[in-house]
Amino acid sequence: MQYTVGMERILIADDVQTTIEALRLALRRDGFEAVSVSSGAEVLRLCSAAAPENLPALVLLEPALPDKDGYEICKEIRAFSDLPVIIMSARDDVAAKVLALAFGADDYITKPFDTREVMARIKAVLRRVRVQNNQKQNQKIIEHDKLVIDMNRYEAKLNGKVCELPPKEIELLFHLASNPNRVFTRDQLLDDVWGFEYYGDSRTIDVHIKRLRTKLEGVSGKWFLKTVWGVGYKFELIE
Amino acid sequence: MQYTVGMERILIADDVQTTIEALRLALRRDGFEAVSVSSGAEVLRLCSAAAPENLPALVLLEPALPDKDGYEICKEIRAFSDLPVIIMSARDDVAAKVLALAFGADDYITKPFDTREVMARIKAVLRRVRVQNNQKQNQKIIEHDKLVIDMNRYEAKLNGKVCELPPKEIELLFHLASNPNRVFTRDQLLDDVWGFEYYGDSRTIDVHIKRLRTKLEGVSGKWFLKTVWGVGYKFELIE
DNA sequence: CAAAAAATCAACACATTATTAATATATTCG
DNA sequence: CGAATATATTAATAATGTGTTGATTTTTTG
Repeated sequence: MQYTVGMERILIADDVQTTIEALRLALRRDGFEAVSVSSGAEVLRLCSAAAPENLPALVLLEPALPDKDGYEICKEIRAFSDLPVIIMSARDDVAAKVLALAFGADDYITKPFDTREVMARIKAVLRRVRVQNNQKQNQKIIEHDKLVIDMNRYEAKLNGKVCELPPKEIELLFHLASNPNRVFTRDQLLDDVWGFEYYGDSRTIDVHIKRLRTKLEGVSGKWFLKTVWGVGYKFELIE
Repeated sequence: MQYTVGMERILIADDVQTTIEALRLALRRDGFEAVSVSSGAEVLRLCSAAAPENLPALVLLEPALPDKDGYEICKEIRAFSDLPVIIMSARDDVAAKVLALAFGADDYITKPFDTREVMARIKAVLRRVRVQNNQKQNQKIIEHDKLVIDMNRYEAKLNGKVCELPPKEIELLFHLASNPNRVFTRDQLLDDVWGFEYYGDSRTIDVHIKRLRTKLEGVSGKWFLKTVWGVGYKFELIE
């Protein structure tokens, strides 16, 4: 997947000009290119595989477009691609949200929104998609020095000895260890490990990190869970 | 045509270009390589043992191809290999499904489809096949410590003593024991043991696990049925 | 076709894990 | 050095998944 060389293109589908402008501004500030349309037909045209080099990286979709139901559009896009779609609607009920996800949307935002939140969601969705693609051929076993994590078994070994870890802790460790030296913010970890539907406290991460450290401490060796002050955590490898 | 090393190759046999493109995109997203053909003759050529290094891992087959009946193709493939085949047809009746399975297909999907469902089915079939291959050369008898399972006789022995187990329970135990230490989710077990046509409650698994535990308890020794909290079950071997 | 066995479903009790909250400790920067 | 801010730690609570039982439906067998 290599369409996006320079800027990432975000497709805004809305029929209210002020909304489009607000989003366009926020997007530009964060280094995205904004493209806007106001009908469902145009959305489908721009998302079709016909012109892959112009394909947007993500679609912001208002479901109440004049010509076509937004959920249908989402479903149709899903029929031929996994292009990330975020539904942004004025409806703030659970049913609408469930519907959106059922139709294959990647996230759901209610209007009116804070553009900063929208940007955060966009970045989260894009990163999640990238991570999924990155998980090279569904690599389920990773190894660093004396640590072996086998996600087929949901099992971590230190020096060949199994250490009991609850699922969430293993998933967190696996995620960090899959991308060694890369820092993840708490919000990223919540998104990546807990999932975007989850809206919990980011202190949760601290607690899980602490437990991992306790269980893995002393045996570390060539790696450790490092706190990057003011940012987040990373799985650091020592040369 | 250029092939990539490492990726699993999926052969798409369809004569509608948009369908092919939709699948190709979804496949690439999930780390598969897509190869497409639009005639039955080509399917057979690419699946023949002539060029084993280019053999696809799985075939997605539209049965209404211009030159040849898809069910016939499936049968012919079965004549010389166990290559997984998924039939994807617009017909949504039971008869068509039964026919597909009778001709040796591994799964049946009706068009129009959600590509994510297709991907899920592909992965399920591939996993099932891998698991079967793991049971080296259709190993029908496996042995762990004092437990012997003989699927020719549908019989399990503990310490040489036959213990009566109903078919489903034996199948479940056999499946788990064939892949020791590997975690299976309830959905995977439903897919692998009950079959993809089954849409039942995943609590069913719990009940069967419980029965197995009751019948096998105390005699265990070097293995046991382990619950992996929030994930599923595994047949765990103790060193 | 009836009886028996098995498979499935549904309900509730139970256990473990996940999360929150509160407090203590550490780090940064003026 | 000290105030402000961020993280570590611990304990308590909430959430969630599983174990277990028995009733009901389905399938098999005689």
